[in-house]
Amino acid sequence: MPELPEVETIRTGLAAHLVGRRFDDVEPLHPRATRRHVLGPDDLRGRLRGKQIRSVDRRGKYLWLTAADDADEVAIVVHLGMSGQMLMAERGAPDPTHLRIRALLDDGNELRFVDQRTFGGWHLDEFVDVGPGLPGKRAPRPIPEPGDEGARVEGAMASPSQAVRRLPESVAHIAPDPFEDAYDPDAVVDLLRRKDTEIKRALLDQTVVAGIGNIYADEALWRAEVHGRRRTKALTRIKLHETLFAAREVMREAIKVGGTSFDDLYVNVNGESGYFSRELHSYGREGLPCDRCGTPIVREAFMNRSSFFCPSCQRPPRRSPRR
DNA sequence: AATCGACCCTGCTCGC
DNA sequence: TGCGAGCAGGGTCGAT
Repeated sequence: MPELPEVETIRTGLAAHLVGRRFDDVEPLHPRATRRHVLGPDDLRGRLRGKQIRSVDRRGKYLWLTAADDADEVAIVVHLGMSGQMLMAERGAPDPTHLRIRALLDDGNELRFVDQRTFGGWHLDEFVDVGPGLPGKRAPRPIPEPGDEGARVEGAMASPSQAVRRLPESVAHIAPDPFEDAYDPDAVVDLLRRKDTEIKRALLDQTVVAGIGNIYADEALWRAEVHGRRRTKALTRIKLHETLFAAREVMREAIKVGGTSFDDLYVNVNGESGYFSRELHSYGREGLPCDRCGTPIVREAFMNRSSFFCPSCQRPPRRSPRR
């Protein structure tokens, strides 16, 4: 399941293969894969043809390629949904099932978007400048000066961590992820203390902190010894910091080993699996002993999916609504 | 206004 | 062997 560590693994692989390449052609093969591009698949194809890929970036689970020619620059925003893959292949290699978009590159290779469940897709987007901190605080647009290359706000910001970040417009509504300079755990803790919701819901809310999905939420909560149904405002500031720190650390470790693969739905750009599944402590371990205390891990329905936790290390709140 | 649950979508596994 | 139910789940949207 592509959460931040899986998307980062893919981003690294794509950057190595794609930066500097040009699109000979881009073929949308399934309408759902480009449904978020409102101008339609033909527009996407026409606008990308001939453009050069300048960089591959990410915030949370969103990935984008910056593609440009002399006249035009555009973000190709990619969301993998649940089962999306970005795969490199030699041109003419057999098409995989669920091939949704094929991009022909000028070095004779192909970039393929493969997606079994078609929750993901590509769309083109413009860039906006976003201020530091949580969404909603958009920086004023810099006045473009003739010959001003970078279009950055200089001097207005106190430190590099306060810098304006240039993001595709459709990505600007989500919060910084824990690996960005703009990530501010104090601000996230403040927000969590103001919110009236459960901690797991909040961790999954991409406008609070980006990149955490069901697997890494459960792992972070297990590490921090917090039950996911605890109310955020009832947790101490220290506990909230511990939980956020645990989330960052578990994702950092997962990135090191190429992410979490349960099956071939998540693989890197070369089709290889990640190895973090063998280091999971709670997710998917129903009935197995907790690695800390030996109590069997419990699975519980939550938001149309599952939560896994140790009922001993992670005490449920007193009146936890069960279903 | 913030919160919460339903829904989208496909393929695979499981139980009968 | 066939078949339907259940499940995987990130993001969006409507209801409250």
